[in-house]
Amino acid sequence: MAQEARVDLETSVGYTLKQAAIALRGAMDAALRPVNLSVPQYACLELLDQRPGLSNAELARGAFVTRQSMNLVLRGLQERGLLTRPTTASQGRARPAELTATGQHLLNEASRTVAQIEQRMIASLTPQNQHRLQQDLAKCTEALGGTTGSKAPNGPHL
Amino acid sequence: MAQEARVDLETSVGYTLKQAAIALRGAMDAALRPVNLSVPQYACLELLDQRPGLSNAELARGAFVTRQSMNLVLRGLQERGLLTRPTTASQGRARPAELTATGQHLLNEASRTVAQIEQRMIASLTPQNQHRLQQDLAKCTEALGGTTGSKAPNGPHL
DNA sequence: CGAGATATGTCAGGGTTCTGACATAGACGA
DNA sequence: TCGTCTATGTCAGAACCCTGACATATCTCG
Repeated sequence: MAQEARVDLETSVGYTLKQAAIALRGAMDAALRPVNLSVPQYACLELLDQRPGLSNAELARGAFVTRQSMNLVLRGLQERGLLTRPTTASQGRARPAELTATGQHLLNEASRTVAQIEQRMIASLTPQNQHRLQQDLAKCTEALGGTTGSKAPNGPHL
Repeated sequence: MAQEARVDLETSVGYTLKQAAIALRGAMDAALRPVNLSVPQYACLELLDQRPGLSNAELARGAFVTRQSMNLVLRGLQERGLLTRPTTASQGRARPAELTATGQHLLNEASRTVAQIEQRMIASLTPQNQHRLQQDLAKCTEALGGTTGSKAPNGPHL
């Protein structure tokens, strides 16, 4: 046994993973600056586009931030007229958010830019390897109990 | 052409990448709490172990934080007696840091725990796929100009 | 030799996110 | 029915990290 009880930075998957995540974050940050969106703000809009009616807590989990942080994001976007939320909850406490036409337009622009970044990121990989990379990363997340587990600051399910 | 101008969260490499990075961060955070180390602190110690004599700025780049943040980390670790730095620079302004015996012992313990996490993370992958995952992530970083490029907050080379 | 470029360490300030806590709303089981 | 548990939204406070700026130390080139 004895699978090296130590980590070599040069070949460590974890270290390389962090490096890639940082690089991606930086690239998205730069790309979103022209449209005046932060990464969490973009993530919020993108989530709402693909799954309309998500609540604050659900968006928080999907964007990997706390409810409190997402709450601030939602307020900011709402003030800018990019999304709407009912002032009162029809059921429970959750207030489902939805994109406005303005928000939809802005998202379209931002999403196109971000998609280009992702394409650039994986351009040197074969389509097969692109897919495997995504699959393997998902396996890694699951192995760490990432989505359905404990910390991070995500709660259970989406 | 026209490689989908939009991103699907379920199959997006970028989204999955972020998810995995967050999960890893959370797992490391939890694992390092017993030894009273934050992730940046651990990263600093690990870097110093593998490349003794690194300066503050070099450590900052290696740990993906700014010089200012790493400066605080170094001070904290120095106060705890885990590393030493010459009070005066023998050349230039850089003051090379080195682990103390205490720091080395604590790092050994922490490193073992972190290595276990990394192992758990990639356990479901074949050794071949583990290696390819690391290689592909490195390609992604390079494609984004991650290490030698522009933002993030890394400067040139290490 | 001296001006400019690069890199380092550090101080000050601000912003973003998190942790902790509380009240409310629905689900479930004794 | 009522207590318990879970989930949500929100307020307050603190911690962390970054941006901006400045002085210093080398190196390079005219």
